[in-house]
Amino acid sequence: MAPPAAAVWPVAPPCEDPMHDEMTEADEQLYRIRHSLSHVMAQAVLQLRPGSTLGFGPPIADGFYYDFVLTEPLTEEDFPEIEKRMKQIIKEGQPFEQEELERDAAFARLAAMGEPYKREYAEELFEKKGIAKLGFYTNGPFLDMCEGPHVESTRALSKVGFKLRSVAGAYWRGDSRNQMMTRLYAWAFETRVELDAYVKAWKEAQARDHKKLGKELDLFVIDEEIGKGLPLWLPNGTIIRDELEKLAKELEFKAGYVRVATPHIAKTSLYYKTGHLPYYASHMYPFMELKETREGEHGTEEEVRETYCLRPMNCPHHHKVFASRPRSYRDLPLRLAEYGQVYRFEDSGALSGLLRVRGMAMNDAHIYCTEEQVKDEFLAVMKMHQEAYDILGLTDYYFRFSTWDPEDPKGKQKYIDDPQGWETTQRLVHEAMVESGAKFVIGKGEAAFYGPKIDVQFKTVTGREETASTNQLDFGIAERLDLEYVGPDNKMHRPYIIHRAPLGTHERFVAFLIEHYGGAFPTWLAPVQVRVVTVGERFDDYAEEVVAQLRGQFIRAERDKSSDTMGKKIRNAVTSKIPNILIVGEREAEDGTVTLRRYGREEQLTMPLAELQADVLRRIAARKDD
RNA sequence: GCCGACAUAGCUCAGUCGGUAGAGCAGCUGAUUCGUAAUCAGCAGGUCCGCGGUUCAAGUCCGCGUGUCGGCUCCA
Repeated sequence: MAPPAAAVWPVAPPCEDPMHDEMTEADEQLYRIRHSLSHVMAQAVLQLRPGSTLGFGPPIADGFYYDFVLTEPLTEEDFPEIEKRMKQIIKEGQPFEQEELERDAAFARLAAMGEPYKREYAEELFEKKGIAKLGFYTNGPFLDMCEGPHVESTRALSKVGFKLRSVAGAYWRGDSRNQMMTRLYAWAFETRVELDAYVKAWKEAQARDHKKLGKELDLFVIDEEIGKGLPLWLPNGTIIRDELEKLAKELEFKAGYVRVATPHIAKTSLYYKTGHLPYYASHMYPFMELKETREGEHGTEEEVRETYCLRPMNCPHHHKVFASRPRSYRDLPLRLAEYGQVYRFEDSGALSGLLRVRGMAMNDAHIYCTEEQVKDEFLAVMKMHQEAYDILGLTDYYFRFSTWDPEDPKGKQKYIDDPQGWETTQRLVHEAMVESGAKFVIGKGEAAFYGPKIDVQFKTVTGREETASTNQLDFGIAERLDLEYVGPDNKMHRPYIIHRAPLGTHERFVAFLIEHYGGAFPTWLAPVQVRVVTVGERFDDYAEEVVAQLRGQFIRAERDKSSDTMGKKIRNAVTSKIPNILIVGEREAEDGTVTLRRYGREEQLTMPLAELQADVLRRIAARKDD
């Protein structure tokens, strides 16, 4: 058995929350407050729903939650009552008292408490983790098995700001085979002022939600009759896709990639061969069975069957391109790129706008190379990431080195069973990452089934973390598909394969970009780059000339043809977040000029049309509005 | 998939105690041609998500579906 990944490749210890700095003393205090509030909430809930049992109730990034198996359901309508009771408990000034009990005493206590889930966890702590004593905290009538720490008394919570946020379902220990519990989430901060500020910012962030903006800006729709998780890209959204694709193609061309185009479906037999099946079957659409009837020799009918699937990944298709003719080491690295459409059968409950869909276009490429080339190729991929993210102005993300977990109980179903392969590839990726200088955290057990990954993690405006991009090092597939090249020694060798998708999928990436820009795209990405607004209809002809001139230079310009007043037209252009508004009236028509009013800016400039055109073209070419 | 909430005009939403649906915006028509974030008037727009049930009567109550959203990671 190979040793655990983390033990073999030590890295600088990552901080607990990669988006934030390490815990300070103030954080420690906040942690106590939130932890204590969760007990106060649980006490209030038990008053309201006697006989309910408890799960976990930890502090989280912006507050805390507590899980319950409730005797009667709770809804948001019960929040005011729960909050009222919590305030009462705080007012009572119940002291928090800690006790540490050894095994037998602890189980006796737990039996008296009648908390089956606490007991289950206690068993695990004693049996598997081998702890000696178990902590219990009492405040007023409420007793909980808990590590702490807490504030001295609920009175210490009298000035804090808290507010129940939502009620949600959650499986005990996050495992879908377990009991479904009811989770109450709450926000909590040291002061009410901080809470109010946070809630206000949270509400403002909702305005940037890609689902909301996607509708307002006509970027995409998801139509029930097409199918859930299968977005339709509207003309405006398609422009953003096309621009991203153009960017990807340019970066890839410069980096020596070549493009291929492959079908969306394939025979399932190929996927068995690659090993994707059965690992991936539960995330694939049901297969298509082709049944052909043929006349047999003696008039009998034979059935010839072929089974096809919608591809959940592009890899096997690209591998077949690699295999289409003999390859020499002189051909390597071979970098095959495609914005490939794939289909994944995600759980219906996991679907969310463009962030989690069932049909998606991946910024995919596979790099076939020798072991000696792996590190440099991986570094070049990381550099491409950086370049793309710099252009897009994305900064709020972190890298996750997603590794194999040899101790995962579902290991054999989850990962290719080849410890040696894992060890080698993880070492190579680790070396490349250290050399790249990029900071990263380790995500044990987050690897793809066929190899370790570097994932790029983002947060959405609603605070959910998602993987935006991924780079993976594949071992084993070359063997399975018998991919090989002739080396300088005139012998056959297996290539290493890097899977990479710096721009992820259009669906998720555009979702991030919508939220990142708040829908106000820079000129190069904007569906409408220039909107021409006339002062009055006398200037329509000149406005048409302006539009024709700009469109002749492939600038996405259009004229507001409505009979609205100028003020209304400007308002419409601004609410549509169009980056460049051109005002034309008598002065402009006479001088051959336009007046530029840019999104989010006060100052305006009147300039010759040629100058405006050059300015817009420059900003488009630079992919940056300065 | 599971737990919960929600589903009314293109959009955002109102609709009381069960009595056959309203507003604003968008759209269309007409008038207005205006110099920097909403000109005025009129018109039109509905399978109240779907199916079933209760009822003299259902947008409203009940059941079943469908869809959307929040969660199911941050481990006493």
